[in-house]
Amino acid sequence: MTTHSGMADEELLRLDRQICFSLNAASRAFGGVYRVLLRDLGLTYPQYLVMLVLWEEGELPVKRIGERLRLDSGTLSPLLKRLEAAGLVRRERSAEDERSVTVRPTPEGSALRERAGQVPRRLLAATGLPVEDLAALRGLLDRVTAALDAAEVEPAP
Amino acid sequence: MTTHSGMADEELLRLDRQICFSLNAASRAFGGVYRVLLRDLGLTYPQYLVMLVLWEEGELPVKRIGERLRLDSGTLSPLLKRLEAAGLVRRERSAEDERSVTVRPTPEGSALRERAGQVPRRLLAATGLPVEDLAALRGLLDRVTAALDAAEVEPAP
DNA sequence: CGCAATTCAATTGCGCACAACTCAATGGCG
DNA sequence: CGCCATTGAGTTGTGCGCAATTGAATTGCG
Repeated sequence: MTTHSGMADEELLRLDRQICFSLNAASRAFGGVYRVLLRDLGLTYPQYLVMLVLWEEGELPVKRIGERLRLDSGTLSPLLKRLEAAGLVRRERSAEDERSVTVRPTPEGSALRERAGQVPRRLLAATGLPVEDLAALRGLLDRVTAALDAAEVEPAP
Repeated sequence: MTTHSGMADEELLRLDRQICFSLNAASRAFGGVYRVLLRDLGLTYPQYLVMLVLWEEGELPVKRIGERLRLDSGTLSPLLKRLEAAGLVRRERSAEDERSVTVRPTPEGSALRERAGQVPRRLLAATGLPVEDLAALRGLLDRVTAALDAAEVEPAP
């Protein structure tokens, strides 16, 4: 079944603790650097993720944004409302399907793309890792994510 | 200075997007599995991290818990209050230093450790990765975290 | 066609993360 | 000794993440 059957619970506890500590720490360390880099763009990190998608696609229904970022409407609705209040996107009900809401960048939202141009370079530089290592990291993360999503963990221990 | 100087902004944007997407997705995928595993212990993932530290140390001031988990009092105070309300820990002002609050597990809190025994094994199994790969992942994450923490990123682009 | 099931966005409620602040206790320095 | 900077918890306010629910539009099936 697993490759861990031979290890003692105590060892697994230690490894588990290290993994979850490390992942948590890395996630928040990235968040901290992004926060500084994005501050004077007026964007939070999740808002930046949404803008990245919109810069690439031009316009998307809320549903599609959620699929790309694995976010649901409970997270996206207020986030998009704030982006709209900041003048960066417009939201309007689709004509063909009145349930759907299409989000598109305003001219100001599109213009922000230029100002964000240096963010990736500065972020990658801050990681201190060469591109190959970052690619390896990404590969491991994606494998883990796919496995975890597929895991169908049983609720009852 | 960086190893990325030769790459076009467009490429960097793509890599940056992939890295941050992947890290975000992995972090939340872990969170989802932990949520299921911890549900009937009545713990959230951050609460589990705190209990892990307390199970190991027996008792700690809030300050030390925060150092271990990189969390500040704004996060820990309400979290610990909830753990206390659940009967898992007790908080009391230190005698030597009245500013400090010592947190220790109650008997129920300590007893929970047994019921949590299978969590690490099940989590590691859900990742679908052999222990060596998980160790490699942890190594990369720790290197990135250390670099990001040391980066001293300039606020103004 | 008409009704039930499904889909999409929005809302509510709870917990975490972080910044900014308050307040009391402590320690250092003249 | 007395004052002031520092330290440790706590509080407030904002935003994200997720579960659960609502409500309207659409689809599907008899």
